[in-house]
Amino acid sequence: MKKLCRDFYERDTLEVAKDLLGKYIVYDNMEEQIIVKITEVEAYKGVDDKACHTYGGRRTPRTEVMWGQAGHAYIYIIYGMYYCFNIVTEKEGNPCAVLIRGVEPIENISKMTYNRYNRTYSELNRYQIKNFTNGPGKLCKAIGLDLRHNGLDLLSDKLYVCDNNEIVNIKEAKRINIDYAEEAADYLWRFYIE
DNA sequence: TGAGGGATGGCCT
DNA sequence: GGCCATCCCTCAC
Repeated sequence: MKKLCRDFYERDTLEVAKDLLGKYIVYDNMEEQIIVKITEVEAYKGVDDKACHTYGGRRTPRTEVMWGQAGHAYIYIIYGMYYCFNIVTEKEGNPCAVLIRGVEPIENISKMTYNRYNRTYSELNRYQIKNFTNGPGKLCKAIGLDLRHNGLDLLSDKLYVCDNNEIVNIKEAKRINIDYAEEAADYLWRFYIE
């Protein structure tokens, strides 16, 4: 598998979002590797996007990473209890990102079931399996991502994304839970596979 | 299988 | 002080 390079992330956010589908996120914490496949994403297109944290040019300690170089991890706390994992896109100074909304476990499922439920895979019920990593907060918990990883360069060896040359069938839809964003709430900037 | 509502705390004004 | 890029449990059906 080939690690994605800086050029991949420095493109138009909608293109990066779609191209991330089917790619593999690798998290290497020295002891073991966790690998997941990206199945659902949302694009947040910067200062003109009412749903984006940097809308209107907002630049705060939280959003600082988005203003930096593409290919870095933007991770923040949501609803006081969960984390969301985003990847910064576009040229530096154009603060956009792609939110990873859903993944599918590929390698080291046992570590992920432990992170998520403190159980082995065979101990999970059908509800837990169905809802394992199909949400931004859920996948962060399963992989083990939190604020320690905010700002991490995805060209590093700890956390990165790989191309496994998978062909995917891309579908599009409205983004979720951004009702406050007025007309931007209707943009079809959510992408998913199957 | 889906809707409804409570939990929960950092962030920003 | 209000908002929020969520999750999970409960309870009908």
